[in-house]
Amino acid sequence: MTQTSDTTSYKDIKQTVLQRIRSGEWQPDALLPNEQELAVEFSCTRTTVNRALRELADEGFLERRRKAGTRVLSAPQRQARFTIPLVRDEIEAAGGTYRYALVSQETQTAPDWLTARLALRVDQRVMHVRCMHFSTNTPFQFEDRWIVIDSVPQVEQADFSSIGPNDWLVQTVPFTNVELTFLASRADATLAGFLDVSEGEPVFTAERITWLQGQPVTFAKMYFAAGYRMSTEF
Amino acid sequence: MTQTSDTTSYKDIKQTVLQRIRSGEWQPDALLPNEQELAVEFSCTRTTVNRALRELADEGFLERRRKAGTRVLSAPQRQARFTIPLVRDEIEAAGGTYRYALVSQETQTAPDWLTARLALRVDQRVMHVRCMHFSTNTPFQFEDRWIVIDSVPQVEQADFSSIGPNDWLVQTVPFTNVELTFLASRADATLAGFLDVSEGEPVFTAERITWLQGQPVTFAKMYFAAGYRMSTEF
DNA sequence: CAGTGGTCTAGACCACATG
DNA sequence: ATGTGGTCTAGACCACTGT
Repeated sequence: MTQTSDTTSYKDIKQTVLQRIRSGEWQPDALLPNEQELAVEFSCTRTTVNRALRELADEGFLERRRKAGTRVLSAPQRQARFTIPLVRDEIEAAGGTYRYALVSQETQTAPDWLTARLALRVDQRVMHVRCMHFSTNTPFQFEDRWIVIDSVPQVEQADFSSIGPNDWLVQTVPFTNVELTFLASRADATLAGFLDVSEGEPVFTAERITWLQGQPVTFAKMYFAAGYRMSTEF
Repeated sequence: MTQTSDTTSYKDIKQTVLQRIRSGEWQPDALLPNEQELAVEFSCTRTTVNRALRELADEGFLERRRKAGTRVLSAPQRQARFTIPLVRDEIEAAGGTYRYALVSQETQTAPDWLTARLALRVDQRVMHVRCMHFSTNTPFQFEDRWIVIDSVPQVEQADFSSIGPNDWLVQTVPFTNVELTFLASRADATLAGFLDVSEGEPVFTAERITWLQGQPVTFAKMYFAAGYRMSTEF
C-alpha cells in the first residue's frame, strides 16, 4: 500500500512492528518471533526482516541479543537526536538576518582551569576568542572560545574579525569528536551587557569540547540570549 | 585486522572512509567514487559498501543522492544523541540513593496556557501532579506535570504517593511521540524552596510533551537542582 | 536518457550467548 | 550443543534525478 508495488519492504515491517507494540499486542519485555518466522509471516527474506528489526533496535524500541532473541524494551530508551545547527543557519531558519562581530582575539597561556579541563600540558598556549552572534541586530549568542595552538597551529595566522571561529574550525579541522553539555548559568555584569539582559538573569549555556584523534582542539562556551529554547522531537 | 577473519566488513569501510575525511584526502564537498568502484577497491560487494555509506550518511558525515552520488558534507551535520534517562537511573548511576516524594495530586480543568500548548478542547480536565526526586536526600529534581484525563482515563484511579507519574505512564502508555525542550529558567520562591537554592537562581529546566498517536498525553516541566549538566558525546 | 543509490532475494557462514 | 542474530555474496530490478 505504501509504494507502487506490493512487495513487503523493511519500512512496512517497521510500521507493523511499531503498531503491534503500540496496540499492546507485543507488551514490554515480550519476546518477538525470530527473524526466520517473521520472514515467513511477511513473505520476505530474513535479510529484510533483519534490517527492519535492526533499525528499530537502533532507534531504541527493541533489544536484540544472539540466541536470546528480540524483545520489546520495557523502558523504551528513546533517544533524542539534537542536530546542533550552526548559529548562522539557526538564525536564518528563524527568519532573522545573521550578523557576526568579533569582541577580542589574543593568544595566551592556558588558564589553569582550562589546562585541567582539556588535560593540557602546563603552560600550553591557546588562542582566546570572544565574539557575538546577532539576529537582525538583536543579541543572540555570546561565544567564549579557546583553541589549542599545538593542535591547530594555523590558528596563529587566523583572523577572526570577519569569520567566526567555529566556521573557521569547521573548514580547517575536518573531523572531530565532540563532548556537548547544556546547563543554566547566571549572567555576570559582562555577559549581561553583551546579551542585553539584567545581571543575575538565567542564561541557557552550551559547552562544547572538541577533540581530533585524542588531541584537544577547542573549548567553547556559548551563552544564549533570554528566552532561548533548545528543542527536539522523537 | 579488526576481526579474526580477513574479509572486508562494512565497519572497516566506515573506518577507512572516516580516515580519508579526517586526513583531508576527501575534502568537504568532494564527490566519492560510486558504490561499484568502491566495491572493487575494497574487494567486496556493492551491498557492503552501501551499508557503510548509508550509515555514515545517517550519522551526518555524508550526503547521498541518486544520480548525483555521495559527497562529504561541508558542514558535518553531527547529531547529538541524548539518551534521556529515567530520573531514578540517572541518580543511581551517579551513586546516589533515589527517593521519591509526592507533593500534590489533584484533578482540575486545564489552565488556559496548557489548553493552548497541547491543543486541548476548552474545559478539558487534567490531573495535576507535583513531586520531588531526591538523590540521597538532596533535592535533585522538581517535577510539575499535567496528564490529560481523556487520553489516559485510568489516571483518575492512579495513586502517585509511592510511584512517580513518569514511571506510571511508562507502564501504562507503551509508546509515544515526544517533544523535548531544554531551557534556563529562574527560581521563584516556591521552586527555590523545593530545590534548596536562592530565589532568582538559574535553574536548568526540561519540558516534555508526550503524544500518543496524535493525542496529547502529558506535559511535564522538570526543574533540576543547582549545578545540573546534561551531557553527551558524539 | 542514463547514472547513481535504494532495496530485495536466496543462500551461506559465522559469532555469540544461553541452556 | 544449539538457536539466534550479524554479516557477506552475487545478482537483480527499480526509483529518482541531473544532464
